[in-house]
Amino acid sequence: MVGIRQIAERAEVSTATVNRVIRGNGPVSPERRKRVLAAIAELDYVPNAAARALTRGRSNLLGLFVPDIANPFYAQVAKGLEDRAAEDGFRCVISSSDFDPARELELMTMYRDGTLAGLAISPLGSAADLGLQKQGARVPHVFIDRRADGSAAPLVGTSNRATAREAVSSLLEQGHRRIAMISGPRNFETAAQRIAGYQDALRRYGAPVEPGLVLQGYIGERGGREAMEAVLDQEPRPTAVFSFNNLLTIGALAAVRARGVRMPDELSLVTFDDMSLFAYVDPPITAIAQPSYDIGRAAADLLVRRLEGDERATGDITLPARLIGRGSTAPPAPAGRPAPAPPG
Amino acid sequence: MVGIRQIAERAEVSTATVNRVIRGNGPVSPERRKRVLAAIAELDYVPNAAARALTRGRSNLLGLFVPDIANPFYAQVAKGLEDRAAEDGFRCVISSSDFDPARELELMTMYRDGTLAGLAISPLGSAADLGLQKQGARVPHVFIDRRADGSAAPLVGTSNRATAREAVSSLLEQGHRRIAMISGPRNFETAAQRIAGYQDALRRYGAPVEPGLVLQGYIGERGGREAMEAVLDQEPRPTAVFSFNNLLTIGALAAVRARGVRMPDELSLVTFDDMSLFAYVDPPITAIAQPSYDIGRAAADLLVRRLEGDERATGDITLPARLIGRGSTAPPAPAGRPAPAPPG
DNA sequence: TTGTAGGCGTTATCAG
DNA sequence: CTGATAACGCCTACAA
Repeated sequence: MVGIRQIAERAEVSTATVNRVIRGNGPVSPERRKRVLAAIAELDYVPNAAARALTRGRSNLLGLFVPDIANPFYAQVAKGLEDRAAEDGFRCVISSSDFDPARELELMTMYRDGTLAGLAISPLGSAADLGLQKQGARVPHVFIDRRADGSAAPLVGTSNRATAREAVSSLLEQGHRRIAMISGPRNFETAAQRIAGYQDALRRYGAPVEPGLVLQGYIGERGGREAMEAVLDQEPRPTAVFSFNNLLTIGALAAVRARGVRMPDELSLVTFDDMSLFAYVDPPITAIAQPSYDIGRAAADLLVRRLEGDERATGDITLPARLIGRGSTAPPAPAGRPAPAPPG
Repeated sequence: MVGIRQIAERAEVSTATVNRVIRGNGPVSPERRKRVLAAIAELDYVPNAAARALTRGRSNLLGLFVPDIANPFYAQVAKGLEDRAAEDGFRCVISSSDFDPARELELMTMYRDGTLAGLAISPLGSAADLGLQKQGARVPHVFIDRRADGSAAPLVGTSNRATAREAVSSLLEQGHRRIAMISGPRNFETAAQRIAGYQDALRRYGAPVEPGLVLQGYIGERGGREAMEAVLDQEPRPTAVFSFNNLLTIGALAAVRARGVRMPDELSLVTFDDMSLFAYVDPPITAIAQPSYDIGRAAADLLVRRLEGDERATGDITLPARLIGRGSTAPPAPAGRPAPAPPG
């Protein structure tokens, strides 16, 4: 292995000088710098990351822990995170728990053993489980999308309630009255917020707010399928559905197909989270696109600034989402009268 | 920071003893072990990863470098990799280059500086660019899906040629004669193999093998869209298309929609790589599913075995893919005569 | 079965 | 501007 000493030897300088040219900080005479650079190139030297992390007290790796790496939402978050992190010399790595809390717990040891200098996480478990309590916090962390119970670290996410309200309002304006929601797990902060937005809209338009209209879907395609089956079994059947996220929607689509329900004639559908394929589904799915890239950037920004000593890098950040209208939403079949305008 | 010395102090033993109980190797009296364990629990001690990597000479991190983290193919590969790696105490991290060779190059420093103990990579660039030449190899690596030019490291992939042949044969058997292919970049080994399989099938059934029928799509939705537009402009227009991968297919779908071409009546489509949403597209897309989870497992197996000194962990591994028939393929419109049976 | 001590490669301090 | 040198936290001979 070629180390800093070999470089020093070959360039006929001390290791301190080699280090100065590598880090680009201290003063080095042009001539010596040249010799060092030459030696580095000739020997193809790369500083050892472990040794560096040990002396510096931290690595240069930022982690992104997500529940589902296949969700394109996180792919964009990752890209934003990487772009911003690179500006300050940090690298990013992603790990997925695949919705398995035990696996997520395992991943947390990378957080606790110093492998990571900072962590952006969309948590499954609680802060206590994950070792994210204030005292135990080894490295700075920020939450993406939802916060772990019991933590005070910053959250970067989107305007869940307002956007859910907007999406459901658009359904109401098209004349729907009986609107179901396929929700995510109740303990997800985002689920609570999206349910609140859904209810806001219903109330505003005087539509029924029945607990039975909110179905809980365990995150995953299967959960979405089961929830949609339950919706289709309801009497009277809702004419529209608002879905918690893209994964549940894929499952919901399976149920719709299996039952031979025609969209949007018999059922309208709006979902949180967009996917490029949604535009090509039959019918194209109306969806809410989150600013995922910017969420990633904002998270990295918070992390990097904290790592560089900026104590102010601490507040929550909420970025706006937008509704993309497509073919899966239309007025209900027996052309209902348009809904009354909202009061006020 | 609480280190091994604090534990030793509190448990009233030496650091060597602490180390023995942590690693679980050397002999330690039950009573002392108990004291050490208690101290570790009380102080919430986690060994520092950097220090450990430094003394042991390598980290316990395996990397997966992919061109596109949003592709569900890699999500499954990652899962397989993690499962197998965990069996031997290695963690996995993923990084994406987003099809940017410069970014990929950047990532390679994690490989060269020892951050990673092993690397599974689906390369964009050549072995020389990436620093994967035999001499320079700091860390064992395996290729996923395709090999970088100029490397001899093992490749874990699928039977590209045979499966492409099978997919195109199924088209020919339905009566198609003029079949286009939307290919990936020519310098991708996988593209060459899939083109070969496509040509195998055409020749076998005596269908036209014209260079103009193979369109090159720069990887990405846009490339797929442009390639499909070129296909649709051809005179006479092909009645079927074989697409290199899921990403290109999404773009191709956009072109089909934009032109108002009806599938499968006017055009049949088969693609390499499956996605769960393909089942809900209009029409559902016939696709080739790779054994992605197993590819990930096999890659990790190779890496882990090499890291543990098994010199035999070295050959290429080819896992079979399977064709999933869906609605995007059907006999050509003016019901052509069935193709002649293959000779022999 | 236990402890001491030296070293892993880099960084940073502190004289010169 | 330059060069010794002492950490960083853990691991592992080797000695007891």
